[in-house]
Amino acid sequence: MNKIDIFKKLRSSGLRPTKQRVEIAKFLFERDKTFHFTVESLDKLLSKKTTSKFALATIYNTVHAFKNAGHLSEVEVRGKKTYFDTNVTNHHHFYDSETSELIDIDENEIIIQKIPKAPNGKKIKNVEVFINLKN
Amino acid sequence: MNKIDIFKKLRSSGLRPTKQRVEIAKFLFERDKTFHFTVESLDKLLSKKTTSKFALATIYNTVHAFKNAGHLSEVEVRGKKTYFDTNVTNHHHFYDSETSELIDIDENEIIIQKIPKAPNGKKIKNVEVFINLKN
DNA sequence: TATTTAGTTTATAATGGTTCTAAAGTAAAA
DNA sequence: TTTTACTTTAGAACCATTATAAACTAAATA
Ligand SMILES: [Mn+2]
Ligand SMILES: [Mn+2]
Ligand SMILES: [Zn+2]
Ligand SMILES: [Zn+2]
Repeated sequence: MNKIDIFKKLRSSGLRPTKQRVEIAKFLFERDKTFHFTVESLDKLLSKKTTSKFALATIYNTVHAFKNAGHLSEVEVRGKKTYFDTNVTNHHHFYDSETSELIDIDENEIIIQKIPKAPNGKKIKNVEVFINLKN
Repeated sequence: MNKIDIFKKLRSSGLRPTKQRVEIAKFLFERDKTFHFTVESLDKLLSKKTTSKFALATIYNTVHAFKNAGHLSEVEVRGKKTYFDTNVTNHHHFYDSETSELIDIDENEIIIQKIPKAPNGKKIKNVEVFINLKN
């Protein structure tokens, strides 16, 4: 992902390309594999990688803008912190509670043969499979 | 579930049968269908149902003791509050985000045909399927 | 039953992730 | 340039949850 794409990510999220936001966006989106993170872990990694400083509020605001624009998704993990995901396709997760790490499972790696029908007037929006790991 | 069973729930959770705990236990376990709740919702329902008063800390402590004893389970729901469940079997859920309501799906109502193998030296502990509903 | 001991309830404080605020700073528009 | 709108930041506020410790109660002991 080149610089123009980073600017597009920002613009399409309603964000001006400021120094902090460009660095956050590059850190999140200039990578090949999925990146799962919490705001705390992202903050630590950014501090290590760059010389800039980031107020926590800036990271929260930027990450939420990306999420609202569909450039990040949120993963439900047991615990206090919110986990984000650079993979915004429908997919599933392994979760290793030893290391608190998420591992992607592509949608087509799981096939569900039988599923109940949605109650009363409701429809199924999406199906999430979460596989807890042990040693 | 009769009084003796309620006492067993308490004793097996390491709890003496005090007035507050007996009322909480009866409220949670003397029912036919699954009950999903947060500490806040439980507190409100208890206040309506009984004349006793409950400190929030008592509800938290009692619910956690039941959970640690395996008499309640915790359900992962997007949001800030922790959801508990009187159904402690392996099962799945529908989630209606309109009403913030959980609906049980029995384990055998979902059949998974294909599942990836666990990474490196890990094993699968359990598989949770979460079906989000829409109108 | 009276006394002692261990556990419990409660109000309130502390904690921690997240969100809000408003002042100082910066990008874009005019 | 000058003006305007948006952004960053430190710190306060928020809120679910957990910790604290004093008053209370159940259970054990005598
Ligand atoms: Mn969570
Ligand atoms: Mn949750
Ligand atoms: Zn993922
Ligand atoms: Zn359930």
